[in-house]
Amino acid sequence: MKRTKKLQKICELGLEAIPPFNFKYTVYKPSHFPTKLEDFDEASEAMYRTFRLSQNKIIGLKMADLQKARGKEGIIAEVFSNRSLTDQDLQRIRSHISYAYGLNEDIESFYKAVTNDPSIKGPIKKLRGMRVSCFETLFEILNISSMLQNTTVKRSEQMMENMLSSFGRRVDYDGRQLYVFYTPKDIVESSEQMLRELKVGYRAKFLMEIARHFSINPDLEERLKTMSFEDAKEGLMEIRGVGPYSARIALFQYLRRPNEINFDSWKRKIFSRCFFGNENEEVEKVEREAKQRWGDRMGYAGLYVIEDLFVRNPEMQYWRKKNGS
DNA sequence: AGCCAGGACGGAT
DNA sequence: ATCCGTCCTGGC
Repeated sequence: MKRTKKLQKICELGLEAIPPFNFKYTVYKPSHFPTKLEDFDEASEAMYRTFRLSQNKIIGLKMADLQKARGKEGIIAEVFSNRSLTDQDLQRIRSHISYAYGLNEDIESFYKAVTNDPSIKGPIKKLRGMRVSCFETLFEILNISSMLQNTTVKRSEQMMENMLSSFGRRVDYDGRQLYVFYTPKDIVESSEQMLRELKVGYRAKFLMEIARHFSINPDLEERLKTMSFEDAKEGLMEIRGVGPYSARIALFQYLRRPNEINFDSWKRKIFSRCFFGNENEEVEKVEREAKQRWGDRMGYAGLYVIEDLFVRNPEMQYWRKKNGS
């Protein structure tokens, strides 16, 4: 059993965003299933989030709205770690946060691109300044996608908790106990049989494949970032266990392509209702309508619709647990 | 108890 | 190119 690591506060970083910036709903997505990788404190509107700079250099962040602290739009991050950090480390932390939350993205161009659809006006008004968030690495987001595929959200949560408690690191900082995501190495050194015991089912083989792929190709992330959309999609699907569904999640979240969205079983129902007033329309019809309304921004528009729905109806979480992902 | 849903794959067509 | 059985588990 691995020990809990205590992290010490190192410093504070201020990061500005291109306005408009919505701190709360950029760092916190009500529609995402909760994991112990992060914890959003509603009362203080602070986001606690872990990640690592290397196998043994662990970071815990406490992020808040820069607007409140310094009157500028962006994020103020308290940095905690188990190691002392160099200037280069701090620079890497900055760029990670900035990329994960799209701080340098021009969100106005999205609003301009969808002005012809009145149905998106409400969500945009409510969530103005919200961006895609993906604090995960590519390896991590593909693990999450694998656990989302072919099951209900309730089971995905279970699998995630089992994997994190077995292979992740426990950390403790600023009064929070969280996990840090496991690495490809942690999984490769394990076995398919061990994964199966964590109730991930047939995914055990896929999770092992993905970990193996990343331990053999450590530069895969950086390579994919420089590729064209088509090449990146192809590159992702070369990994055994990664099909169109997982690739889309990686493309939208990690590679930040605004046109990607999976109309999986629960989203199909939501958008069917949103477009046609009933839950029963087929995926193809829903997808056509989304493309018609939102063109190559359909992923981003979908995000606004979904998050707005979850903000207005917190009980959506419970409805979705029973529905496939 | 039996059957189905939910992605990915691989083999058959 | 498209179709089908298989993998696994939980829910009906």
